[in-house]
Amino acid sequence: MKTSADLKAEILVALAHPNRIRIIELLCKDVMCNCELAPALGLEQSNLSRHLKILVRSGILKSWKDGLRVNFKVSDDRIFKILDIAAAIARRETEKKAEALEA
Amino acid sequence: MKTSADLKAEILVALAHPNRIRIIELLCKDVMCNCELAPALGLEQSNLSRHLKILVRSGILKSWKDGLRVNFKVSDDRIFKILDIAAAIARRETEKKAEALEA
DNA sequence: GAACTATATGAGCATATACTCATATAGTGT
DNA sequence: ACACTATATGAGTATATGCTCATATAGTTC
Repeated sequence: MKTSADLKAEILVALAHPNRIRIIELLCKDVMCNCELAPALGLEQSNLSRHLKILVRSGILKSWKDGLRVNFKVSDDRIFKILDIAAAIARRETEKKAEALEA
Repeated sequence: MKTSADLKAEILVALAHPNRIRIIELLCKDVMCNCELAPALGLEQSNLSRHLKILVRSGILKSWKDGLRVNFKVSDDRIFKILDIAAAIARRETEKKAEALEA
């Protein structure tokens, strides 16, 4: 039986990778397919395909076929809120370390 | 050079583990030390100590010594917002899978 | 200083993750 | 059917992570 912490962790594990974050940030404006994302991110096709699968399986992205292509979009805008908060905490931490070096 | 996605990922990687999420949720009410958290979570002392170190290093928790003990608290309440959003997305995903089984 | 309590860390192991190369599958257009 | 494009996946490898046991360190109390 999965606990509530397990379920939250599954979402966060899916989010917690630099390339997957970059994918999500590219998708903030547009719906895009694998073949558009790959060159934009400089990722190998098979690698990107696996990252996208992780994001779809967790529910972070939605996907649908359009002919040969598979399109992706972010399923819930609150994902961006998570990224914003993570950025804020990271920024605070970076500043704290910079101060520690000066002192 | 760390990119913005790298920095966000570091925070999210630190957050993305069931035991670390349980630690944070226990700390939502109280300041607690290692020796109080260990029995509450059923974790081995050395294991818990390492999880706490990851959370402090990332900036998610603050810690300070009090005699023999080290106390911990969550450094930024927005961490709980991240967990709430993750829970909401997980819940939606669980419901979607339940519907798929019925149909 | 000796005994005790709380925390940290080294070492070793098992498992998970990210990546690449090669190949398979699926859909399109001729 | 054939060639072409887009995506998915098997296999192998390197690295990272989480856990445990044992031990070290730090601070307290007598």
